[in-house]
Amino acid sequence: MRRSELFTKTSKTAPADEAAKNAQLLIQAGFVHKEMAGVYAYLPLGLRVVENIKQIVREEMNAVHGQELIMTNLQRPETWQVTGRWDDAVVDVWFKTRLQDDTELGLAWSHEEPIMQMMQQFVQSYKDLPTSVYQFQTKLRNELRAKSGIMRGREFVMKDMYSLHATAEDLDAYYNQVIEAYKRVFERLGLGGETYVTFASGGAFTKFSHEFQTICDAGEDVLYVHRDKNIAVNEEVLDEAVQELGINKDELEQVKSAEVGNIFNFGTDKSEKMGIYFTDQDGQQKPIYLASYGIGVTRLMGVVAEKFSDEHGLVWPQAIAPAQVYLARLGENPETTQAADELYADLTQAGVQVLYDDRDVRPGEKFADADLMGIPWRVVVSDKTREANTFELKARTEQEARQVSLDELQGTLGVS
RNA sequence: CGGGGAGUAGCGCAGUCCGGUAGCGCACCGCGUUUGGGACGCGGGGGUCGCAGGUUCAAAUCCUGUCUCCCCGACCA
Repeated sequence: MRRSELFTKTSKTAPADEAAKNAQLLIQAGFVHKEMAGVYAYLPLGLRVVENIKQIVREEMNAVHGQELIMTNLQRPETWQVTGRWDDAVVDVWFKTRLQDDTELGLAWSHEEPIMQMMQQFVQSYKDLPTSVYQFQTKLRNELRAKSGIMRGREFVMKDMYSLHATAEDLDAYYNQVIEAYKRVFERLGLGGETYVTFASGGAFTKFSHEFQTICDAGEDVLYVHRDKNIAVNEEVLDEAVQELGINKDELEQVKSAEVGNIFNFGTDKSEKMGIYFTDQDGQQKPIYLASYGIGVTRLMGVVAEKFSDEHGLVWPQAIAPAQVYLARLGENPETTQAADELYADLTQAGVQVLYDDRDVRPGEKFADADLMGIPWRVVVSDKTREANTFELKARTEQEARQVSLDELQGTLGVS
């Protein structure tokens, strides 16, 4: 992408109405636009990050045989009434609306009931189980208070997966597979070392549900971690869990964290409440075991922005960066321009995402933008580099740039 | 929903206490000089001061109501 064609602009100043670092940086760098409290639009660069995160999640969900679909944002009250969750006193984050004929509708804050109801059409026999479906959906939640930038919004993108099983044992086995898949997701996002599977409060049919919490000062949960034993306990269930695990409270370190993933074992609760059964091998009608698995996609983007930024701006891990290379052309010399154009074409051709700063602005502004946007590599093409037949290469995480040949440049960027 | 803070040009702010008809920086437009860490000069455009009432000869400024945003708390299947 050529910078001269990118409609977004960077700003020298952070927005006054944001205190959260993730929102300040993302707005300053032109990744997101704030529409209202807790509601953000994703602009071209921000959208690329979202899509990159989604792709990693998608690959890992596919690897555990999840099948992608998209449910609807408009939902029927009847679907939720059977489990009692249409009631505002039970679920307090509902947005509700009406059709022109006055029919009441709900706006999707979750999809457990709709998924179960839809799956009833396809699952009647033990032969149809197990099965697992997932989606990336915009969830709408009427939160009392939005906060922390994109980390806690009223509208956000979530990956939610649902697995259906004939037996508790089968569910447990799959549940554990998904835990491993989730670990791979966070590993690939560069959050592996800071993300813990934690013990937290859960539904009526599990002792504990599992939360995935990333240590992050901007988070809103409090965690007690034992780094050596790789144990983390949510404050909510500390006393209970400490007893259960047989560990000493004093060994645990208190940290703030953000919940980036959450999995629940519903057992047969939903199935029984909704009256959805399958016929087992023995000809008997039996309830379906259900588990759900969420990952907050846009929240993850916020967590990454918070954790990896520095005083110059964002610092994206390569796996999700909106571009791999920020190509800064210095000066307007036709020969230099041609050299930069050629490098841009070559790298793009080789599959490298390049943000090419072809604007006629001073070097300092280009460097500042490259830093603010957090692009992993900065490559400079100038009169000097052209005459020396080199390119200047600098990693976002390094202080010093180095002069490299085209071969070295391509090698570093993984291009043959 | 309780407590606190704030709404003035696209963005960041001053002006409000003490009423007199709106200003600065960035961004934007034109011309010129610049070009390795957010350049400079000259010229220019843009705001009925969140909204609605009220007081007054006169309101960004005082009064009342209301909406929105931020922070803390409560809440977070």
